[in-house]
Amino acid sequence: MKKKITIKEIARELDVSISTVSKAMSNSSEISKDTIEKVQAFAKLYNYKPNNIALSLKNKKTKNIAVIIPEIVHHFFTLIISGIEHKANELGYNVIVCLSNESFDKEVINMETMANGQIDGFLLSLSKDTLFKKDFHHLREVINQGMPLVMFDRTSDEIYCDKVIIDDARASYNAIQHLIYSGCSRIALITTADYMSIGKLRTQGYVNALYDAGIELDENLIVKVDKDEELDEKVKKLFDTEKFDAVFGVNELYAVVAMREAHNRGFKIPQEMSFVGFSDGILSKYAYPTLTTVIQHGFEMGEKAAQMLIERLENNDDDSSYKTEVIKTSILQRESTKPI
Amino acid sequence: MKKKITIKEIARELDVSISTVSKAMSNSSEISKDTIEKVQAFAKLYNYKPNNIALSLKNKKTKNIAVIIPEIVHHFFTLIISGIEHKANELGYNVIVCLSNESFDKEVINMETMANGQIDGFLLSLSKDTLFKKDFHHLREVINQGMPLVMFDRTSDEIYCDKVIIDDARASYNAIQHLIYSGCSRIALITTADYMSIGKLRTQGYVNALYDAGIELDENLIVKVDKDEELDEKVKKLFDTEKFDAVFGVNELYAVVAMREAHNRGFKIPQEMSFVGFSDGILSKYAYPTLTTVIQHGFEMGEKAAQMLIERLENNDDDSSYKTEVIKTSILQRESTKPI
DNA sequence: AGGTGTCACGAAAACGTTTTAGTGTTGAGA
DNA sequence: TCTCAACACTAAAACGTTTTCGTGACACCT
Repeated sequence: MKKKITIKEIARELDVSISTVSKAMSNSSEISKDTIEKVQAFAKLYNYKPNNIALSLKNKKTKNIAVIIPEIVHHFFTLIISGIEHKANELGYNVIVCLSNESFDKEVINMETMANGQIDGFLLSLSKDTLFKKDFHHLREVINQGMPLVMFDRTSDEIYCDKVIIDDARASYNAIQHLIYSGCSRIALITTADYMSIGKLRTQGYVNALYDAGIELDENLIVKVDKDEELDEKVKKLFDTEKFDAVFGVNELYAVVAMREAHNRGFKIPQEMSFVGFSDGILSKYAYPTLTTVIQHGFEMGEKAAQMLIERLENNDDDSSYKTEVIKTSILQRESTKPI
Repeated sequence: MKKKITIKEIARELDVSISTVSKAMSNSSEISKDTIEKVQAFAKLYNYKPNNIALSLKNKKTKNIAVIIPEIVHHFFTLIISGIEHKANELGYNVIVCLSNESFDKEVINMETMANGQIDGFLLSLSKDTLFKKDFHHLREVINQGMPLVMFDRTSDEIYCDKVIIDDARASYNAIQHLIYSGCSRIALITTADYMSIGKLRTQGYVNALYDAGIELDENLIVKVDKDEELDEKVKKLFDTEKFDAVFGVNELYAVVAMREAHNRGFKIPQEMSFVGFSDGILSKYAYPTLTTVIQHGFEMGEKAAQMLIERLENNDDDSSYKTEVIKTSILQRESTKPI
């Protein structure tokens, strides 16, 4: 077990000073060619690599960024992480992943432990709990300390910082329009509780699309799901009490579960009933029939967020004011809707 | 923007020495009650938190562990990461996630950048590329440097280190047995290329189970899929050329795609044809019909791996030799197989 | 008065690096 | 012979901690 070698040991072995070794390693012009060669050869032989912790302390930057997400067991989030990781690595940064598990407390703890030197900046998507509590003091704190923060997907208007979002209202508008164009007119909506901004915005798009198409809004066709456990029950109730020819789910799970129920009740899909989901995950792709969805381009979102953060880290001319980038969505037509 | 305060500044403000502040913060008995109170009050007021990088440098430990996985967009891996994160946090460690993207080169680069002080130990699942190349020098190197390494799921016999695996052969044996007990006798297998140890082991279990049940092996019923792109085609060919009453897929995707094909060809599931998958992901849960699967307990695997690594980090009495933990699997009976 | 102990604190080293500010030697120019 | 510059190198500070080893002041005992 040969331990890692340090600059100091190289200096001692070669009988030169520490500074000479350091400079030789960076090909400084102050050092003679002979010495440079000698030092670098020795360093290579003993597989010398500078200690990153020491460098971080010296440079006051770690080349690490933290991403705090509510859950990792979600296809959309894994896409985002892949995007973040890809872009960050490309720009020479490492990614530390923290999970808040949708808990406010864990989000705060994560930020506090990370903020003490471990990382140069934050990438954050708010937990449900935080959105519900509307307590953002931990975000203000890190921003005040001068640490850059970029929020993505689940953001808040109360915090001024860079953001990357998708235009949920428009995406949902397009999805509903797609259904209408394909001949549907009584469209049910399965959405989340209102404190989730995405649920709210997507509902907004639904309402607007109906309005613009001259279709009257029927509140009975809107199902709000607070917890995933009550999803099944609420979907069944919808089928029991209402008549409709299409369902739009604000995520792929809602759409797939509804489609399943339609299946069980003998509806022909998409002839008698159409389905559109949100976020193109594995469920949509392999559902039966395959599900038409709004694609959120999570990978691109991750890349963009990482890029914005790193740009801010490297151009410390923080005169530039905060930006909000909107990632475009698109609709992927599959088997669960009638072709237009 | 108030910058983070350091011990040195506290010392200057309060007109005491740096060491006094440091000791006061840790309630040292050397320091008078008065001074302790004064220092701690001041520290709290200015929200002092020790700089973790400085601590890491001093203590020669970072309380960070790296986990290198081939892909994050896989339910099983996200479960593992959740487990790792959960256990690591519980024990006071942070998790740095690196993606190898199934590439040998990226795996090597990840390990090299991490090994220079950033982390205290590695958690690793080998990339396909590495398994194919059988080049493990990067693993030997970190082990030689005295840095603990725990491998999970995709491991190699050529490396001596702690491991956490699932008993793939037995799990697959049990799955086949389940099918046989439920009345199936011509069971097709959809598996991966041989260099993937999991594919090999699961095939092994398949073969053994048939043998023990006195069913003759028919090579034509075994489909090997090299790349996911050729999956559809190979499955169709299987249905075109062979007759069978059950399919076992070595992952959930294979099983679901096969089930879908059966659906399209009008087979009644499970009466005419049964299906079992591997790894309990979202696909299995929401497939139509829902898929009976081998549950791998990824969360537990992650927890176990993290625990083994951290135990080794904290008990530097490395006299204890390497262990291999086997995570039990279980079969979750759903709609795609006949009840036994 | 001299010796001994305790208390409360401070100085300095150490972790591994980079960088600034010297420093000694050599050679050239006046 | 003196001065100056160039060269090749070194010493030391700095990043923010913790910890070891002092040390001065005071009280107590003989």
